[in-house]
Amino acid sequence: MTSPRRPLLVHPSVADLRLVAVLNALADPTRLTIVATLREGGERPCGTFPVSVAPSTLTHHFRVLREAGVISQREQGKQRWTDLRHQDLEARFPGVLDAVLASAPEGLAVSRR
Amino acid sequence: MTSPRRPLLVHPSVADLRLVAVLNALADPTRLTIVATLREGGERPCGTFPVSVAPSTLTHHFRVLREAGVISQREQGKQRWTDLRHQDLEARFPGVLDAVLASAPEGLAVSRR
DNA sequence: CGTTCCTTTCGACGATCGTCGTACGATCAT
DNA sequence: ATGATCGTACGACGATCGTCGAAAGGAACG
Repeated sequence: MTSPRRPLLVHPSVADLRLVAVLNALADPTRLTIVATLREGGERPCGTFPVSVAPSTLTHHFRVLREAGVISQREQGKQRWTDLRHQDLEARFPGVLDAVLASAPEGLAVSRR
Repeated sequence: MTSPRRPLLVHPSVADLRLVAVLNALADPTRLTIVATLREGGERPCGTFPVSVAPSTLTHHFRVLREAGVISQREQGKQRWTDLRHQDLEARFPGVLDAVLASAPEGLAVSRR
């Protein structure tokens, strides 16, 4: 039997994506910054996002985004790589992500709330 | 001096619209139903929306939408007419509202949470 | 006038949210 | 093995949210 040492990262399938959950995931400055950063630079480790919150808070935001189907995460060695599920979102909610990110202000990054 | 009998309905100007506030306003089944109904049928009185919540709850949702700049409201006689600020939203966040509403499920209306 | 209709305001309630510090785990380098 | 690094899990905290009922205020109409 396979017994994973680390908790498996569960991602919702495309059919299970819910619009309200996606909108809710995007309706936060920190999470919107994460998504905008991914849109520009592509996949990257968790610790490299230009946000100013505690690590545990960052983990919380990643979970919200992941369970909404906005991002995907994979383990590699010491770090966890995060990517945007752009294609899946586009298939389910065409144009939503692009429209939102096109309107996202640049200065979100270091926003302190 | 002008002393209005009823509280004036304050609507944010186009320049003051904030993306996060709009997304947050749309990230609720009841409010999304309100917006989708307005998109289809145009301006209508408060009491005519196909949602199943208490009147006071409905008032709360209208305030969230209004303060986010998603809807506008005007008094006329006994009732308050609500409309979508589609043009303003399009000017500030092009494509966002249309993309979201295009992906909004039809069955939202009577959703009971 | 009084009544009815439409909507709001005002608490109140449980639930969820965003935040953090601490502790833990897993990996890699020394 | 020891230590450093990266990220999570677990509470905990105040704040906000969505909901409701009760009460009240205008407006229209008898």
